[in-house]
Amino acid sequence: MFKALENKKTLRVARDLIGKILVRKIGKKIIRERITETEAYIGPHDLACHSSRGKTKRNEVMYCVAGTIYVYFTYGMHWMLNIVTEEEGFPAAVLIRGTENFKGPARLTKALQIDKSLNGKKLGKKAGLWIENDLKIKNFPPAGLGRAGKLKISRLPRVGIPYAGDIWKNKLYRFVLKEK
DNA sequence: GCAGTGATCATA
DNA sequence: ATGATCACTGCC
Repeated sequence: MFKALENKKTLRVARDLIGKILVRKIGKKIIRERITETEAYIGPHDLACHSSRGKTKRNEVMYCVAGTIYVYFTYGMHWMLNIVTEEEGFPAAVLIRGTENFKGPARLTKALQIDKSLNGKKLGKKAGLWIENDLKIKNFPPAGLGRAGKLKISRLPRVGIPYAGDIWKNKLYRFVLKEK
């Protein structure tokens, strides 16, 4: 089912993840990072999405239930962190591109020690990776970032997909928390 | 601007 | 089996 409504779900998730807290537990250490940048990759006809050429060993996790962690390796050295979205069987995910302290998807995964061992697991305490709401954080959002619960978010084209064709490379599927 | 770096995928 | 590619980063 490739309905526009379903596409909206991934876009909604990508947008809603902005400002949320990505939590990583490594042993006894817990790292909390506010998500500042995401991108949506939606379905079999999105030419920028790994699923645009069908299911493969690498992208099979994208077809899992929403909340599954999709981590893949690229450029011989970098891990990319994604959260699977949509109904089971529909390949889509949100790439976490950056947080307040770690800008760039590969820097983020390096800092949080995210690699293939998380691929296919579900977000949660058990995986050592989960999302928390910002509500428990005081003084948020900071001055200039909008009212509580209403962040200023930019929508931009996605990064690093020149091969995706005019239609898909220009989609505003990238969400960035506006800085003051 | 472009080199590094190696798994993955398409082609055969 | 082989070659091109790659949702990037860091250094020139």
